[in-house]
Amino acid sequence: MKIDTIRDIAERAGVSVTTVSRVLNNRPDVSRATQEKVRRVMKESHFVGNANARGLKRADQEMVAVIVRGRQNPFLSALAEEMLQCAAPGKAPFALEYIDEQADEFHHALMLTHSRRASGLIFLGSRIDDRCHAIDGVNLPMVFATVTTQGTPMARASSVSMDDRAMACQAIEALLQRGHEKIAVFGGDRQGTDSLALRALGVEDAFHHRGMQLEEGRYVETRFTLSDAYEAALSFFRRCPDTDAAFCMSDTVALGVIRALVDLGRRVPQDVSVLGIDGIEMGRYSLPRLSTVAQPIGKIARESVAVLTEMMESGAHARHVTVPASLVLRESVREA
Amino acid sequence: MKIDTIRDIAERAGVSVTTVSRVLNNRPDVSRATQEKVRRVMKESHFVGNANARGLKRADQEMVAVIVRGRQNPFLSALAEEMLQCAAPGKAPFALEYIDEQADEFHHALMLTHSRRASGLIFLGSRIDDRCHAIDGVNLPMVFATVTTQGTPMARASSVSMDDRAMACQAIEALLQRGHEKIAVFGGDRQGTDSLALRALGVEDAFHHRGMQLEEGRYVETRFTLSDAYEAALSFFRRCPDTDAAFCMSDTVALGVIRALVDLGRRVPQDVSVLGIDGIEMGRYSLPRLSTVAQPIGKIARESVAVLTEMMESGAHARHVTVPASLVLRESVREA
DNA sequence: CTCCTTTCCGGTAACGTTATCGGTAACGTT
DNA sequence: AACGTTACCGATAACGTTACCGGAAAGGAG
Repeated sequence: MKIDTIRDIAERAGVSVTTVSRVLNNRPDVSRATQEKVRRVMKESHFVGNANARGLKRADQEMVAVIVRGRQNPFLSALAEEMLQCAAPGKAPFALEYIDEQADEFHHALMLTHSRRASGLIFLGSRIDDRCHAIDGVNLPMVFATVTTQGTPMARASSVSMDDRAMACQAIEALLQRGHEKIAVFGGDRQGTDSLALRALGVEDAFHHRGMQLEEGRYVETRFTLSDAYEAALSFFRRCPDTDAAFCMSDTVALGVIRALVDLGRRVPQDVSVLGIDGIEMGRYSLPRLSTVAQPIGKIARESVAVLTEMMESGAHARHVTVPASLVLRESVREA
Repeated sequence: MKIDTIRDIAERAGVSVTTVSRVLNNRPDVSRATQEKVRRVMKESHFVGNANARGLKRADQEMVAVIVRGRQNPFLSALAEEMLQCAAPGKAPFALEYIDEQADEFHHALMLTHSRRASGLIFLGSRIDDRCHAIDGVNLPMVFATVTTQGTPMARASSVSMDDRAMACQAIEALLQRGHEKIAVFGGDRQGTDSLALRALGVEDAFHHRGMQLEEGRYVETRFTLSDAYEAALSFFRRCPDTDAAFCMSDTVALGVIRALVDLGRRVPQDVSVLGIDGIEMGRYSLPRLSTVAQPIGKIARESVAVLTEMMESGAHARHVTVPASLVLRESVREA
């Protein structure tokens, strides 16, 4: 099946290809009459321009790619959507790309966006590891959201993030303040310098302030999925039944932990308090309603786009922005 | 900032552009030595080909687009991911595109995929309305998943779906069988011929079989979000407190309804049973665990890709496939 | 009437890649 | 020695679009 080109349209409308192109791009220098004629022919022929050809010719089309690390992560999905809202009407269109959290798709996705000649890149995901070092040699304005690149080999890229360390510290302090002492932490790999590692440091800060320390056995590593968190919590709480609070480095994990606790016959929050991070919508409707350290999704999105635009337009250097998070206490943490 | 082209690489490696292109596409007719030389230069220069130029030249690249209607829909997200898994290693790459459920983005997304010269399209979403009629004139192999196009103006497109009418009927029968009589239904617009309308018919079927009828006031229209479902349920159950069961046409809605019931002091399932549709992962970990009519995500994905492939390769006509769903009874529905 | 704008339109050369065709060298085969 | 075969490689023409330049026609100012 042959698809029409502007040449076909031009012929059918009795004008030149240039004119068709002009109409296609709503340029002013086409008379009312020709414009309507061309449009009519285009509509009749169900004409759709060739994005590849256009992209080849116009290098300045200002497309920015958003790579989301973690396919089923409601927090990142919500954030990604918020980013799309930031796309000003006449401005750069966004292309979304989801990659797996574990697999080595980052490099692949990066090459893809680069090969499409994107003029900017936003990365969403709390984890950065060696796989992300692939940005070397890709000279593109880049912003990492929800994780800082400060002090990493990737500092060439800007970043917009919370103060993860302070956030985690504040969270633990809230639990300590409510009389919890046997606190478990459900997080990820503590290696590296990403959000998860910083939060682990923040946890220690809080304990140190009180001259205490997180017991080693109470740090539980888990992937950030419901099923993994559930299983991890099940086996942990069987092992350490005296634990009376859990701080989870993601709301999804927190929800899995709550379910496991209930299955073990423990009540939340009467027996065990559970505190998450992210502020996903589900946390407002879960049983019990989830207490969490809410990240300001809108602000992160706007700030990321702003920083990227700045880099793209004025070639500015990388900046590292910190936005404030807020502790939201709901039902899953007991009263003081 | 200038980006290298194969011409630059060719010059630097002392070969012709043709040879570079050959290396880029792993063609056999390049000597070991030249191949390595070119590859080395490409690596050193951090060369990335121009996808636009390639796409322009090669019309046969077999790219298929997946349009998902509903941005924050965990069921559709899971289904979309499953689709990507179906992408055979050497076969067509998939491009994902999320559109809003309400807004008129469908036409826009369709044009986008068409302009990129996709060779096939999969649409994910239970709702089809006038906005989708835009497929007229777009002569592309298409498959609608989770909704049937049989008997609609869009029957040119294939579809893979459950038997929505039977599903809903089975769901209501399960509730009736457990002694529920005052059943509320939380669904969407009953107009049209999409999944939601079919499910509404299925509900009536079940009542008719018993010589009963769904009371008009007990059909609650709501958008399929947690917040809307919550609000709708809150006001409905205040109005009809004698209702003892709710059938929700999406798990997300069911979760919102449960939260509303608890806030009204009703216990689930002791006072009110709640039954959903979809089979999202959250339903396995919620409190109480959600009973649901589970759709076979893997099967839908595989079947959709298979039908599309068939249409693309052999130019086959549209087919309408029905896959079986299964009732999963968990905690949110009381025992018989 | 001339000259100068303004408005509108068309011809042509790119953009970066791949397909096609053709050519050269090296090696067997008779 | 002549020929066919194989393995490599290069020049060139597309692909569909837009940028650039130039030109015709119409109107306004002097």
